[in-house]
Amino acid sequence: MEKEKFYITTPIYYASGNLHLGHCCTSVYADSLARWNKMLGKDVFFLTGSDEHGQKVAEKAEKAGLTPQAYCDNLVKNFYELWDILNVKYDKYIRTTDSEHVECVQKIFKKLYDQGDIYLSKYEGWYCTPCESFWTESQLKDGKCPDCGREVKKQEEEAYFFKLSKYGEKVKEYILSHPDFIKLEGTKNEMVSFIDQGLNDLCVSRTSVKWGVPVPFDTKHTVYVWIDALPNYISALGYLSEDEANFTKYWPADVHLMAKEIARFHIIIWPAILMALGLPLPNKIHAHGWLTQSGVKMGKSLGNGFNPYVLCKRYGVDAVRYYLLKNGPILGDAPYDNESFLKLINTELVNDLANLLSRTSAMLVQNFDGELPKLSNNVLDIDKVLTDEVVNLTTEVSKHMQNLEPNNALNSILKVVRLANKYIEDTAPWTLKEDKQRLGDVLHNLYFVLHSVAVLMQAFTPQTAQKILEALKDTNAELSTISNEYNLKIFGNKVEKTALYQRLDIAKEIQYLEVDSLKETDKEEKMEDEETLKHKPNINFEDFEKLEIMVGKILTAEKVENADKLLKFNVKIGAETRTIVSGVAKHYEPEYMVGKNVLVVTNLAPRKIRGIESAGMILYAYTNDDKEFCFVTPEKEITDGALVG
RNA sequence: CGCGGAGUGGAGCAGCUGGCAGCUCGUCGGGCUCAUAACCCGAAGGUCACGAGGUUCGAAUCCCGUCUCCGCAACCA
Repeated sequence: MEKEKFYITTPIYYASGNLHLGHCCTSVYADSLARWNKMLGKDVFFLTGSDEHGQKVAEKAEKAGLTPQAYCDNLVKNFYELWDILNVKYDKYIRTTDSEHVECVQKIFKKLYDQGDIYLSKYEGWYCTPCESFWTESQLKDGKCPDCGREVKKQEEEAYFFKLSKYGEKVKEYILSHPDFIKLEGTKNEMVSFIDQGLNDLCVSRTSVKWGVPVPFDTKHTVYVWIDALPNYISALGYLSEDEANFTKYWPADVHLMAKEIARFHIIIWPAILMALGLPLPNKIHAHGWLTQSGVKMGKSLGNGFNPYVLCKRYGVDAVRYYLLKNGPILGDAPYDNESFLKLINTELVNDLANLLSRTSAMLVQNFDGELPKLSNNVLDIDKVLTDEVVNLTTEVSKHMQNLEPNNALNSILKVVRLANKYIEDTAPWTLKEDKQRLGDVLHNLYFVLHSVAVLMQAFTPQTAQKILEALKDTNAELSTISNEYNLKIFGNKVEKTALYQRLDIAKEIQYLEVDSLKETDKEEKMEDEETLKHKPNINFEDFEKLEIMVGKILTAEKVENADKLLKFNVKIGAETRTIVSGVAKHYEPEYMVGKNVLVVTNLAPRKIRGIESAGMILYAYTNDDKEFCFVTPEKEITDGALVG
């Protein structure tokens, strides 16, 4: 009989920088599902990879003085390394720069073009000549190029478009008629309402971006991300290649796993492409939440992504895996902080699990010289309650994993671990020194709990599971061993007293993570930051002289209606008083600003903002991530109207 | 009237196909000594954002209204 297949994917991560703890969530999550389904005996195919094309990658490469390909090759090594450290065991790693992928993309593009789902048209945007870049209206910064700050002009670019509009309704129908397609109700609603707003055709090529897959029949174009990145899920299986065996076998995917910011691409665009190709849609798409820090998405750009390397190195891979799977954003967002991470490891992994192994193995060594005694047939109710829970655990875990909920699976496992600790309390083995048979039974049952827990935990924390099995001298780790029959059969294994994990000193570790470790990691981060620190082109003195900056005193400050970020000021500058609007409401209460001396650019052309004419600009200092922000004020009291230069 | 998500004991979350409000951490009290100051038991603590709103025998759970918070969008000289 043919084995049931299980095809699961993570997104292909963008190769423009190193990965952070958020990426680890998705990959470890997918890995646990892959491992579990393997344990169930399924023929599993687990795909991950990297998205390596596009403008951003090309820019990064240039800055690093490398060709884009070399840049990607280097970076992807880090990706491999991270997954290796985290024990993420994928079956295939796809790179969008792989020749098989490139060919597949070209064939797909051609096919869609030939059948009329891709057509040539014009794409209108803002063009920055020096940067050779197109920007959309919303990307522009102050109406200028967000990269170099120079003027942009409206320009048309020839581009290919995918007829997304043609498939919107069909995708919607599919979503509505397949309740299991999207795991979260909220995501589903959002997608449907997005479709209801009406879909535009999708621009799927660029002439301005050189680093990409050339459009096969029109090579001045490169294929834009949608048709390049998304089809990785089928190109990796050999779709449209000479060997489609994997494709036939594994497609459609059983689970596409990702974080919620790319839900729309996977739930609307990707199905539309598949429909156009006449292919079946994936069975399930799950867009999980974000790992957040006080409500902010964790990410490289915010500089707050906790370094997975540091965490793994100091606390072990499984501590990180355990945390991500148990407390991670499996459904909605989940907050991360070091203290809760350390606490979780201490209470569940150390106090509950490791300690259970420790006390059980210690008693086996003390009373039976470490040799697991045979189970007698004198089964008490209290034994049965425990072993029933254990035997039932496989079903529980299975149910949760079917629902893509490793957090709940771990919860069920932990419950049994706690029950076992209670079992020790209730049976009080230390009072049974005289009754060797009863003592033997109790310890045997505890051994069975540990065995079963270790077997199940292979899907979540493989190293820990392995260590427990080794400590138990237990070689059979099949799921089927979690049964009363197996419990009866095992004996004689020579157990050693084992300490799985050491307790963490939480205060000390927080100190380490939040102070000491930063010294080490900051080096890299800083280099990265310096690399991205952009200076504007030099100006000469005459340019500078054009500026007029003066000291002003804020007389009044108030919020601007219908604008979250704007404050309106009346600023006294010498004899005159001006109205100036600034986007600083997030940073300052209006009352606080009143009476402050500030620096004002006074010869800036007035501009209307939200209907208010703003005559000048107040100067502020801020970091890139906007985390630090202040206004600039003279070092001591000085008469307003004073010149700055 | 932009789109969407969320408001549940000190913290973090679950429950939301309606039926005595649950989990982990924390706090307080007790027990045990096999174990990594770990483990076990008990207690305190919530009018489930608000509306003496609607439906119902019964609502955290469904409906209506209000407020607040968070993303995205807009604004940010």
